[in-house]
Amino acid sequence: MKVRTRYAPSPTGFMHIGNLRTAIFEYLLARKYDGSFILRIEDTDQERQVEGAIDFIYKTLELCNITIDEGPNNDKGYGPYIQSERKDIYKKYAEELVEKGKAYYCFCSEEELNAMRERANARHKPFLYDGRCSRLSKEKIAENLANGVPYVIRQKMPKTGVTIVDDIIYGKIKIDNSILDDQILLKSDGFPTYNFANVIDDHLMEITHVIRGKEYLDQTAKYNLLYEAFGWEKPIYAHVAMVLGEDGNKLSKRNGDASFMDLYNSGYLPEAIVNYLSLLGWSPTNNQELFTMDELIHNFDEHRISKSSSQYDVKKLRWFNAQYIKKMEEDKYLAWIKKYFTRDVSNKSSEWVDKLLLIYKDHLNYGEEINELTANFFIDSITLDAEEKEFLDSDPVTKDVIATFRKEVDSITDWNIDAINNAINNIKNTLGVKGKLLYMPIRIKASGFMHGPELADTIYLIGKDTVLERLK
RNA sequence: GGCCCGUUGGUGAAGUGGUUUAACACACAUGCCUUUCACGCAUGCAUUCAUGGGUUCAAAUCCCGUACGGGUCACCA
Repeated sequence: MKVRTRYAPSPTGFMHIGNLRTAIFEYLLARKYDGSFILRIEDTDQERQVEGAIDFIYKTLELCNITIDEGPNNDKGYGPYIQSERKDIYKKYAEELVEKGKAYYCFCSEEELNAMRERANARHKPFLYDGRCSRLSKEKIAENLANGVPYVIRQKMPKTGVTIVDDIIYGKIKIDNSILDDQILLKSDGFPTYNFANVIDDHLMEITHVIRGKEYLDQTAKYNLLYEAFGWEKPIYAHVAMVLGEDGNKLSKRNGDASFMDLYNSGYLPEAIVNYLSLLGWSPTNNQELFTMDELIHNFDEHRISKSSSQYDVKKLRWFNAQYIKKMEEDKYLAWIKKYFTRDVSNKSSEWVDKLLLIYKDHLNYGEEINELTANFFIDSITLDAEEKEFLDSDPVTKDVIATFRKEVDSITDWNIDAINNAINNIKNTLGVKGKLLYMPIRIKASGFMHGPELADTIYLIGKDTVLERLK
């Protein structure tokens, strides 16, 4: 049997990294077994539509190098892949269940339901629909239908016994049938509920493996009962624990937690993000951490997904990102970093700009960081912070170093990196100063930073005139 | 509140009864290297696996209780 997995987001125009991770796992599983990865859009909530959200999902997956075998843009015979376009299908199956006696029409109004809910709350009991409409006479149902009374279709749940949910990560979970609500399958607007649409679509699209958030684990009992009511084969389930934000709380847009697009826009490489995310809640059998997509596909093992939730850590992501930046070819790097580089370079040569960007290649954690790192190349007067001043005051010889270096620089006629290195060496000889005491004063006064790339490179790019000015 | 799930260092985690004096990575600290920083390299960082009992010659690994954390109980997905 061919493996088929699906990623089924709601089109909200926002994808946090937990969602993305689920997509990654689904994708890896499909590729590992040489199966198909399907995109399905779950837009049954008509009140939550966002313009352009589907394009956004495509764009995100494309950036991540996750290729979609089937979806709204490439129907392979299982379509439509957008749930709002499948309305008739759900209705048909819901009615089929009614005929089989596994579901029933419910005409209860929102007010009646709310009243029941309040009564349940007052007794501190979880609310369960009492099934009164399942006892309506055939005649009454026909009459209501004929009169156009709004209705929903509810699934008839067993009141006793247990339902076993089999999950490849959590094992067998027992759920008491008595806590199962007669859930709504078809809403009064004719749209299916999420749970119902999921079951119908997963079956019709021949999905073999369902990877989804752990928050759906309890619901799966209802799914199983639905599959059994239809006499269909259940898919294999893998519920994955949540990804928590840096503060240990649930990820949310409101919390300002990073979404894929936020990260991408601040200069994190999709390869690095995918690599990092794949290791959140999953681990390979060896110690490897840097994975190409192909390696991920071959090493991925759905049985090694963790049961407990994991916390997002931007520091580790940064490390991954820095590794990928270091590995980039220079041309590719330059083209990439220029998208994030916003300094005004209209009066600089392109050679100068490239050189500047290149000396920071091995120092960069993420794209936008280039602007802070290079800040002092673009301002006239630098201001020193307390630590820098303290260093300059720590030894009287720093003054001599600066003055001597200034003289050396002044006498350079051919401005190049070798000449600058010579100038530095000359001080070592004339003043007998070396190490930190030699380099630091020059670096601080000339660049305004205590850390940075090679000193001679830095001096070279700042330019003779500016250096002379700053060394005064 | 009922039900379900989880708990190894600051973080990601390996580990499924003995070869574990608990891997590896990020972060952090220190040292070396580079005449600076970073890179790189080296060393350190859980005497202990939430906790209390039990099983066993032997437990992070099996069982039970407790605590804590999370999830779920919608005509939302």
